[in-house]
Amino acid sequence: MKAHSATSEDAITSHGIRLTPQRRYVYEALMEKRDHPTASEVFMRAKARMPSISLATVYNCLDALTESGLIRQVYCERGSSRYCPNLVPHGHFFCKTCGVVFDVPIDPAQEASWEFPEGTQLEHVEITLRGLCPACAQKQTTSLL
Amino acid sequence: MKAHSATSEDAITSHGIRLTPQRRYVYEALMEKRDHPTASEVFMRAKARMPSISLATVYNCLDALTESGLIRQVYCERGSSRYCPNLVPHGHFFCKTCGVVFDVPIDPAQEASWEFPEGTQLEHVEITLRGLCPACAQKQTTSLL
DNA sequence: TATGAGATCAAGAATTATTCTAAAACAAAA
DNA sequence: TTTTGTTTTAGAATAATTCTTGATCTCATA
Ligand SMILES: [Mn+2]
Ligand SMILES: [Mn+2]
Ligand SMILES: [Zn+2]
Ligand SMILES: [Zn+2]
Repeated sequence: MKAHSATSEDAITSHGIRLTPQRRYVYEALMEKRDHPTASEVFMRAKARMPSISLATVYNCLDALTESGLIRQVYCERGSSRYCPNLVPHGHFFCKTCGVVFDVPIDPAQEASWEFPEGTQLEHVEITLRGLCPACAQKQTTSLL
Repeated sequence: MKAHSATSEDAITSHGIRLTPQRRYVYEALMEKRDHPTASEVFMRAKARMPSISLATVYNCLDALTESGLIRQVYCERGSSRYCPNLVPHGHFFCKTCGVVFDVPIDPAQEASWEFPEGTQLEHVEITLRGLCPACAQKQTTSLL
């Protein structure tokens, strides 16, 4: 039985960083649910498969994967940052009540022309929507009765 | 000589929070340069005018002003959050090298229709552009020669 | 004007996510 | 196989923020 999918190995090596078991487990912890876990959530998932892995290593691996462009780091709020394995350009909805984060498709036309000073080098546009997720919006409406 | 502009007093009281000297100094510290200072930068500016003010109070005031909608809190990166007194809808450019933050006008059409699950309650769209500011882009190009 | 309730302030302790440090394990190159 | 550089690990250190608690202030009302 194979412990790792060939695709995650390929993904890592093809992004120019050395393949290590820890990086594989960390990457797979992100792929396995495709949500937006914090570093310590990733740590718990990876630990389930590799009990010896350390939190420091999870941070190192997340950094390496982010640097190499294989995953994205997302700052939705103060406190912990989150990680996203979805490489297709997209925005994030963040629920200010329960903290859930989910992907939001962005209209390609959205990548409009921005006006800023001559000489600025734009690398990346980040769109964050804030509000209440359906579950929290529901609860709030109900409690107002 | 008046210590405070009437407009900042009006702004605070009209936003439904109690006017206190500390809140006025904090608000004016933000208005005075219209950049995007961190809490401790605000603390230093406010302290210059009111030496007795404490950092905890600066945090309290920034919270109160943010809650009341008079200023905006901006998360551009891990580490300190920044504050912005510009209430006109706009995005932020963040230089990943020097950390400078500046306002970027957004096309009203940008406030497009977003697709997300039924029942979601959108409150606010946040747009962050990342890259190199003109000064840092210049330096980088030069050093590559 | 006196007084009581609640809001705000201040100092310092506590928290939390992250980053750093240094040593051991590992991997690839010579 | 030695050398060299990279990665992992545990634990210490850091930095921004939040919490706690008592003092102070403000406002409404007696
Ligand atoms: Mn995502
Ligand atoms: Mn701004
Ligand atoms: Zn929610
Ligand atoms: Zn810069």
